[in-house]
Amino acid sequence: MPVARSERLLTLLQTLRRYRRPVTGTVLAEETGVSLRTLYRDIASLQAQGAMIEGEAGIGYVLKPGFMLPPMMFSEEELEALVLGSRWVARAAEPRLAGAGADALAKIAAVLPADMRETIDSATLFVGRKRQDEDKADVSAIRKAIRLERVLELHYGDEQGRISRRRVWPFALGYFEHVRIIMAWCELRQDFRHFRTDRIIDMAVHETRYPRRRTVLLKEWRETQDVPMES
Amino acid sequence: MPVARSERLLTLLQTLRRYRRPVTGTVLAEETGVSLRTLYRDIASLQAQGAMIEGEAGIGYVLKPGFMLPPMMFSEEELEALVLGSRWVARAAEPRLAGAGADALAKIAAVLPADMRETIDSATLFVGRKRQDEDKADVSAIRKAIRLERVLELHYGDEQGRISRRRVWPFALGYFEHVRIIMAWCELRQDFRHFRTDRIIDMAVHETRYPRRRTVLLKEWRETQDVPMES
DNA sequence: CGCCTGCTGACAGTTTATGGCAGCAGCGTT
DNA sequence: AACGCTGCTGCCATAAACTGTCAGCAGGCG
Repeated sequence: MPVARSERLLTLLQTLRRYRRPVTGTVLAEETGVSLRTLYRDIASLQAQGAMIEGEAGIGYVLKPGFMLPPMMFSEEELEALVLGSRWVARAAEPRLAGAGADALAKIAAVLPADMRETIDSATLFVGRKRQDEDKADVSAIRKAIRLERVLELHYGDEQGRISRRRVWPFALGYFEHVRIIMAWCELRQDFRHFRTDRIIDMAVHETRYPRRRTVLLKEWRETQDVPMES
Repeated sequence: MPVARSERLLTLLQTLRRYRRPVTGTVLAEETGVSLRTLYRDIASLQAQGAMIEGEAGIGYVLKPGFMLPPMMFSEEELEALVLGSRWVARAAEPRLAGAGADALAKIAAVLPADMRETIDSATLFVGRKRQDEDKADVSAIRKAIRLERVLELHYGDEQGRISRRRVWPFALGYFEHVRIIMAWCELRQDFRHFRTDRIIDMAVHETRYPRRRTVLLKEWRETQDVPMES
């Protein structure tokens, strides 16, 4: 069977993903159960197939930013869902992510059978107000701050036009109709507050990591809500 | 290089996708430039890897509903977009598609690095009214009707509670906040009309194909709109 | 019944993959 | 500068796989 080698390459890729720091070829060879010489050949194969693997003498191997998904079976329905979702992202998310959604869509479309591609093109509409890209704030940076549990300093104007500066602990980004909302713990008010991204005048991500876990904050916030929200 | 065989299998898959009707092994063997015996082995390989290929004696081979996407490179951002999109679908689309979105999400999550998986789990919320699954209508059937350009017979109650029966030519499905809307040409009014899926009392998809092209209807409808809508 | 087609087994020839060995080059530390 | 670690490449013999040809059986269709 030809499965042996392909599977090994996949394992290799996954192993490289697991490690964040450089890994030596020897380690990888052991993990995939193969000789060092063959490992070098495998790496070469993966690189030839487009994987962004960087090797440096004296250091080891690192998988660069791109991710290669292993071949996956998607049912027709799942594909439809992926396509619909990507189109929504392309329309509703902030410009950077929206662009990524469009790119992903293009990649998927490229491998779709012709008749399905046509369907995808035009059978669905997203009606309603378009995303406001008037956000002065960099929503991608906010996502990153959430992911890394960083303190966020906001220069914010509320609905009454009052301007304030505050330090908050962002733990989630919410999509509400056509606006995006940061869920956060506010140091000023000592309570949960939410902030529309389009009302942010200016912001800065601190290097400081806030002292609570993002997931815990989310859980506590959920308990303060009357209406249960789904993730 | 090990590319030879893998590439051939991919070609085989794509070829099978191209054909709608059963294809004989001989033809496939010629197209992939390989002997008949090897083709049988290739088919067996693909089946072993999960491809739903059906062969019937005296008929030929057909690729069943599942689609196998070739390996693809997604950037971190594109992955984020795919995940966000899938989560939106899982929440906002009709039950059947929503389930497919959740399934796709699970498949993607399975190959993601651990730290990214955690982020994906909980950093995004979809606030607002949840999808109404009170649709009596089968939205999947509506999608299919649009795709196949079938006449749809609606038993519909409008906002004033007036109930009507009409034959329409559906050409697009729109997402408007939390409701879904069918865009269609109404035979009764001889004009474009839209119908909320949650107001459909009953419906039937006719075997008849309506006499216009879906894409043309969409184009004409767009021209009647004051506000340009994006696809 | 005969034809077309899918499917499997066996065998030999060819190709490919693998591992061990040797050697060169780049990086960091001593 | 010297040393160790590591990536990288070439060569070669062996093992594994892939492939084509030939043969035969079984199932749909006319």
